[in-house]
Amino acid sequence: MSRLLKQQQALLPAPAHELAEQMAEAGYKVTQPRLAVLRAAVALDKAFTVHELEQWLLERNESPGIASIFRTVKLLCDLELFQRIHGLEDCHRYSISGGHAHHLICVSCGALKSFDNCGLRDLITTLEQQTGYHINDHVLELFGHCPRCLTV
Amino acid sequence: MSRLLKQQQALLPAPAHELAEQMAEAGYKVTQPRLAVLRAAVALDKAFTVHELEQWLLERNESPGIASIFRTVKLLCDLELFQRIHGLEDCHRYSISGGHAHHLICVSCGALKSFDNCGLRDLITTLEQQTGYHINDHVLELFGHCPRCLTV
DNA sequence: GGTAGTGTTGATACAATATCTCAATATATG
DNA sequence: CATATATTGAGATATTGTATCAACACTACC
Ligand SMILES: [Zn+2]
Ligand SMILES: [Zn+2]
Ligand SMILES: [Zn+2]
Ligand SMILES: [Zn+2]
Repeated sequence: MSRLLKQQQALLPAPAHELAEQMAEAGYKVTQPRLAVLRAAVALDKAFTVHELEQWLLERNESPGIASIFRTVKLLCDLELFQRIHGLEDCHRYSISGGHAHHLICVSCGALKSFDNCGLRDLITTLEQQTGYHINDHVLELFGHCPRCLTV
Repeated sequence: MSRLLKQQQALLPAPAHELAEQMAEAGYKVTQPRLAVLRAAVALDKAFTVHELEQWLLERNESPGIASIFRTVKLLCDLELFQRIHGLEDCHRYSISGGHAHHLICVSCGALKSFDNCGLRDLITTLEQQTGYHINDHVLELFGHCPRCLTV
């Protein structure tokens, strides 16, 4: 990693720093376009679209090419550092949250809470017995309004 | 409705017939393009993409314009006769299932079982208390392998 | 039966999201 | 620093749709 990037990285808020480290550990280079995407994702602090990432970066004149933004988001999803969220209307949002997390998403402002324990084991067992299917994955996302949007 | 369409409709398998009736009750005309989409959806008997609908229809030389296929699928989703299914990778599948159904989908062949009772009420109540969010919608889809694909 | 009014269609243009190609560039390593 | 490799960015392409609009098809009324 170049000296420049080391300096920049030291200034990052902890989450982006950690994400960058995990990219490096996985054998990927921590480049400026990738760092920029991490910074944007951390700063947005919600369930974001690629377009929102791009806008955040454009406003700060540090936007990589759109292809690199998409590539970075995809890479981070593959590394399970980002997660793709299937929404009600658009199904093109992403969040910083690894592995098997579910989300509670404000449909008004995009604010997001993650949780792990979805308590679907009983349902899944019952359905497997009833249908003969083997279930090995699921999507669960909840939508509503966050406390702040409720008071406005 | 013309005599021709009445005759055709009488030959349809029951589900397409019922769907057509519900379209008519909602004030929409039961036209040949729309009937073709219904027939394709019933025949496919799984979670289908618009492309799969089009292929099925093209193979039988009765495909309406692609715009009409999309329009019909959208209309049927709005009428809650079809449902859009958010998949793991692609989120562009549809099924014949109204209202608040969830699905158990074979990732190998697309075979699909629907169910209503998702038993999320307790989880939702707990999360609302913990977070202050008001939850008013959710997406839940299960993925795995159907009995047939398990034996192959 | 003709005519006006409305809903529907299909071809095409357009849009949004995302991937592919490939020459140019940046990065990590020795 | 030199080298090998990974990555980037511009633009073409793909996929999944939606918007436009003239032509068409029912419907109701005359
Ligand atoms: Zn989706
Ligand atoms: Zn909110
Ligand atoms: Zn199967
Ligand atoms: Zn449910």
